[in-house]
Amino acid sequence: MGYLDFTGKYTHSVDAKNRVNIPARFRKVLAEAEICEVVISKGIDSGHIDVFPLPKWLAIRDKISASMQLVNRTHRNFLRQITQNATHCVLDSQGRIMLTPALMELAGIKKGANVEFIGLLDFMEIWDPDELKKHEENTPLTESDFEKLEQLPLI
Amino acid sequence: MGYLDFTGKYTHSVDAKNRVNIPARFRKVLAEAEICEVVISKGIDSGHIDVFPLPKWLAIRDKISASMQLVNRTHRNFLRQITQNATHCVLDSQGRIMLTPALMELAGIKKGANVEFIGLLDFMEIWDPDELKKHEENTPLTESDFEKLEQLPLI
DNA sequence: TAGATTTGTGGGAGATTGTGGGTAATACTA
DNA sequence: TAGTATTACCCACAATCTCCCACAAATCTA
Repeated sequence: MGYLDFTGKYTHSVDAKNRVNIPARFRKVLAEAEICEVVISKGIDSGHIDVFPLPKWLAIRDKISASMQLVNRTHRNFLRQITQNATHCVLDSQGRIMLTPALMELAGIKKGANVEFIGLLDFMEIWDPDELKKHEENTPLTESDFEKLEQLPLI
Repeated sequence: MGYLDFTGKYTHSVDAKNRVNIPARFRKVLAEAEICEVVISKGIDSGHIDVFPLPKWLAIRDKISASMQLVNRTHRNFLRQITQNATHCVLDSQGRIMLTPALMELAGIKKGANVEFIGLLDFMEIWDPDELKKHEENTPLTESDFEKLEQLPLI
């Protein structure tokens, strides 16, 4: 799965049936990895939907279920929050996926409106354009953020 | 059993005979794993019923009986809570299961009313909608919860 | 620049799903 | 044992969803 490489930002529209076309560039990446199924779920930041290629989702799922203890209430609540909005989607013959009303509501995405696809290397995000702008304005990376990031072996 | 992957939230109704349809998505997951029997039992949080696919239930049962110490009163109480309301259910030809009056009473689920199915990876929960809302409002994930979760190797 | 191919979007028909109810078999009760 | 209640197993049907086809706009290629 290390070869997935989603990059860039693309504008698409959600149709009357809650379908969105995955950008062709991203579809090619999926096709090369022979992936035709993704899992969409609530993004951690509000205002967007995460789109995980199936192998990435399975990796996340395995990590979660390995470390969850279901007698722990916090764990249970966390698990519910992750899973209840997660949905498996198989790309249709046009390369589209169907969003759920619940996720659209959570992300502020409206039927017939535009959305922004962002590639994040091995997964994607779908944003409502206004929410994305707002998010970028409200949470710029500060100097101290960079100092914290410096502690990770990043670039 | 690692391949079970119940995700999403679906609204269904309990009919006059205490039957609920298992959401089609979940039925497909069960069918692919060739499972047609589940065990329903009292959920740990109040207001819901747990639905374990048979293999998951057997795994839970084995874990419990291996580690329970019956001289320990907490263990005995926990065991009783799990077992006394646990019921084996075989899906009918429409993919429905029948809830027991006792479990419905415990979960606040009423005949003819709606329920919410939540997928939690390898099992499901059935909630009374009001109880679920109440639970979510009363026990939101806090910043300190996330800090604790951050220490787990999750995502 | 012109043709060919790919891409984005829309809509319609058939299959699936959720739900209700009826009947026969079984279990329970007095 | 007879009557009653409960359960299991069908069938039915409307609403919904999924899949497939179609076409226009955009992009690529020669």
